[in-house]
Order: sequence, then C-alpha cells, then structure tokens
Amino acid sequence: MKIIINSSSMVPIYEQIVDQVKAQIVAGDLKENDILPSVRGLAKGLKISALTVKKAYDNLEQDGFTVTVHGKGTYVAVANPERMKEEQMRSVEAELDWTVQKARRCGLADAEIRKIFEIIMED
Amino acid sequence: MKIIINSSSMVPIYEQIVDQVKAQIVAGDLKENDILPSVRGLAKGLKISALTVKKAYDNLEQDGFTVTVHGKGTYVAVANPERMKEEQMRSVEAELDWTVQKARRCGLADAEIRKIFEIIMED
Amino acid sequence: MKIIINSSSMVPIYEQIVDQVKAQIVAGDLKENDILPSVRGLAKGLKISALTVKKAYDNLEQDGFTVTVHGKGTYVAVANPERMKEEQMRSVEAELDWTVQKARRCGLADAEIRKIFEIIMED
Amino acid sequence: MKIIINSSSMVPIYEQIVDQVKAQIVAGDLKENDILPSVRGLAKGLKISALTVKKAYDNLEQDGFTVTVHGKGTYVAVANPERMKEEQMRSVEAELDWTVQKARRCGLADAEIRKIFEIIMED
DNA sequence: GTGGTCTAGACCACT
DNA sequence: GTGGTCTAGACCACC
Repeated sequence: MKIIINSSSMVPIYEQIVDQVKAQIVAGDLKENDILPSVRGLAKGLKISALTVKKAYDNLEQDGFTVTVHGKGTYVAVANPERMKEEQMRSVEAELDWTVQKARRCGLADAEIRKIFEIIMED
Repeated sequence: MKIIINSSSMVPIYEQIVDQVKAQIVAGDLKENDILPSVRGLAKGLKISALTVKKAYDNLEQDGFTVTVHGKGTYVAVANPERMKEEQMRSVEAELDWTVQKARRCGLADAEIRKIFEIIMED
Repeated sequence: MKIIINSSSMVPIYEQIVDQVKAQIVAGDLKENDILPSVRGLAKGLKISALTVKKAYDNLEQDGFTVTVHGKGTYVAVANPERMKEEQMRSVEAELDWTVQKARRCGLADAEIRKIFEIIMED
Repeated sequence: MKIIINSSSMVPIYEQIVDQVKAQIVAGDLKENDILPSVRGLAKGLKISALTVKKAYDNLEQDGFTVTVHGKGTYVAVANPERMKEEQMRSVEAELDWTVQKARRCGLADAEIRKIFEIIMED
C-alpha cells in the first residue's frame, strides 16, 4: 500500500491517510479482506506517530471501509462498493459546489469557471 | 457591507470575513477608498469579538486589499484590480485542481466528474 | 512655513509637525518672534484635524521652542539656540545609537555598518 | 533562546520578540531546524500573554523566518540566509537614512553627524 | 504536549 | 470615536 504524506499541507496527516486508503479501496487497488499494514509498521514507514495512524484506521473502521480484528490486524471490509462510491461522489460534489460558489462570489462569470475547469481536466 | 458568519463551520471566523470582503472588493461591491465598518462596530454587528474582526482586517491589509489609518479607519486600497482578480483565480484554480485530483484518485472517470460539475453549474 | 505630512508613516502626524518645526527653528529658517500659522489655518492647509495641529503646538511650547499668546497666536520663542541644538543632537545621537546596536545584534560587522553609513552620507 | 522584554518601551512586545528572534537567526545563534520555545512556554518564561508570543511567531512565519507545524512546534526555517541578511541590512539602512536626514534638517553639518557616529561606533 | 481560534474587557495612542 | 496592544483563560484539533 502506497501512502504519500504532505506534512506542510493544511490537511491533517490522519485525514490524508484516510483519504488515500479510501481512494485505493474504491479504485480497487485494495480488495476485500486485503490486510492493511500494521499501525506501528506504517507509522515507522511514514516516520510519523503511531497515534496518528491509529486515528486514521479508527476513522476508516468507523466509516465501514475496514474491520479491525483484535490481535490480528486491520482488513478491508466486505462492503457494498456502490455505497462507497456514492459516499465519495457526495464528498466530491460538496467540495466542487463550495468552490464554484466561492468563484461566483468573487465575480467570476460561469464561462470563466468552465474555462478553468477544462484546463484542469486536461492536465 | 454584508458579512455572513457560519460559526459552526470549520473555517475560522476571521477567514470567513477575509474571504467575503475580498470577494466584495474583487466583485466591485466595495470600491476604492470605501471605508469598512469599524472594528468594534462590525464585531458588535456580528456578535463576535473585536479581536476576531481585527485579525481579519490585519489579514486584508497584509494582502494589500485595504489600508488602515490609525485613529480614522480601514479603507479599501487603491490597487490593481487585475492583480486581485488573478489572485482569486489562482485560488479557485488550486481548489478545483485539488478536488478533481481527489475525484480521480477515487476512481471517478473524467466523464463522471464533468457530469457532477455540470449539475453544480446549473444550480 | 513648509510642512510635509506622510500619513502612511508610522510616526504620528503631530510628531512629524513637531519635528519639522523644531528643525526649521534650529536651522534658522524660523527666527525668534516669527509667528507660526494659526492652528486652524495650518490644519486646513494640511487637510488634517485642528486637534492634531493643536497637539503639535502644545508639544512645541512645552519643549520651550514656542510661546503661545492667548488671542494672538504662536511665536518662535526667544531661546538659547545652543540649548536647542544640544537637544537635537542628543535626539539624533539616541536614534543613531539605537540603530547601530540593532545592526550589531543582527550580526553586521562594524565595517559593514560604516559602509552603509558612508553610502547614506554621500547621497 | 534568550529574549529580553522592555515592557515600558514604546515598541510593542510582540515586535521586540520578532526583532530579537530574527537577529538571532541572522546572527547564526539559531540555526536551521532549531526548535523555538513553545508559545505557552515562552509566554510563561517572559511572564506575558501566550497570545502575544503567538502574534510574534505568526509574524516570524509570515516573514519566512520560521515554519510552524501544528501540534509539534515552531522551527527555524530552512531558508536563504543571504536573503535574510539583505532584509536586515535594508532595514538598518532605512533607519540610518531616516536619522541622517533628520539630523541634516536640524542644521547639523555632515562633519558633526560623522563625529556623533564615530563616538557611537567606539562605545 | 503542541499550535489554532475565540472571548470579554482593559488601557493607550491618534484624529 | 478610531485603531493598536495586551491580558487571562477557554475550547478545539493535532501529534
């Protein structure tokens, strides 16, 4: 499993981990019953506190993406993939909506917003 | 000047003020040399601490959007409107880019992202 | 009498007036018994509050540079010019001292400070 | 790290802290990645409000002298020392220039100014 | 433990 | 009345 941490980002580290694990599950890179790295192992690998990884894993379990078996490890949950995808889409939608509204408040015309969007999509 | 505070938002109040004032300046609702509400006046109006408003105004001045004259008040700066619009566009662009990349990491196809975007634009 | 106000400076306006009037007296541009502009007149000319000019004139009188005659106006005091010059020199000395100490705290070598000083003197 | 506060000075406490920390960084007393005292720790040590220290640290970060990591602390930035030294020199230069011009306005001859300067340098 | 934000109220300097 | 600074203490998020 590949996680990239940006410690100078405004996004908390544990959330960066949650996001990336969710993304890999939804994308199919991590499949049902795959085992995640141990809390201490991942912490060591990323050179961050084990508490931070623990918080990320707690979050994933709470959202139903993983199941933790005491004394064994954390596994990708057997879950409805559609439900997950929907959750992700709702999240993306909310963020997009926020950004578009902000752009409009700034006086950007819809045409200008569309132009920026297209430039980004084609990168 | 109209400011709306969402105190249950994760975004700090002072930043909400900064954002909205910038937006109004860029959109032309606030023009050069217009005077902003007094620190204490706005604080009272929004029922928040004067220090919070002060922090927002400090931020605006630091970014060159306003000029404050001791003992007189805070005024909209006589500044290059294009430079400001550019700053806003860069900000919108960065947020959009971040969201699109996140969507892709989640396995959303470009077509799906475009669809979500169009739905939002037509709201 | 010529006064130049820099309203964006950190130095209070009344102090700028005090400084410049003192300088003109010491330099001999304003002589004993010369009359200063009226408070209201100068305020109008500089487009500032009469209270600000009043504060400056109060300061000058307190320092012995001027004498105010009720109902007539403010005059340059008949004063010991040496005492004035000494006061100015002490003031200049104090500021120079402060700056030099700051420069040293920043790790600038004496040679570097001397170099900067010479460049300024030759402007 | 050693900070000396003069609470009866006209210079705001937070600015005194900023100045002294900058000076120590430029002088090399504080090196890259050195950690600064915690906001609350320094506040306690200097017997001032934590907010005042916070404001100083915010200023330092804004000027690129430090980097602060949420939940960890404030560190001396890995930055171009030449750029910093230049900034300090510009600041010293501006202050010197101001003082010299003031001295000249007071009618002091260049020779007299040089004399005062030399006396100070040899303290 | 760390920094990030906010409060409510005080005092001072400038206009 | 305006902004500028400071206090003492609170709550939250992050590591």
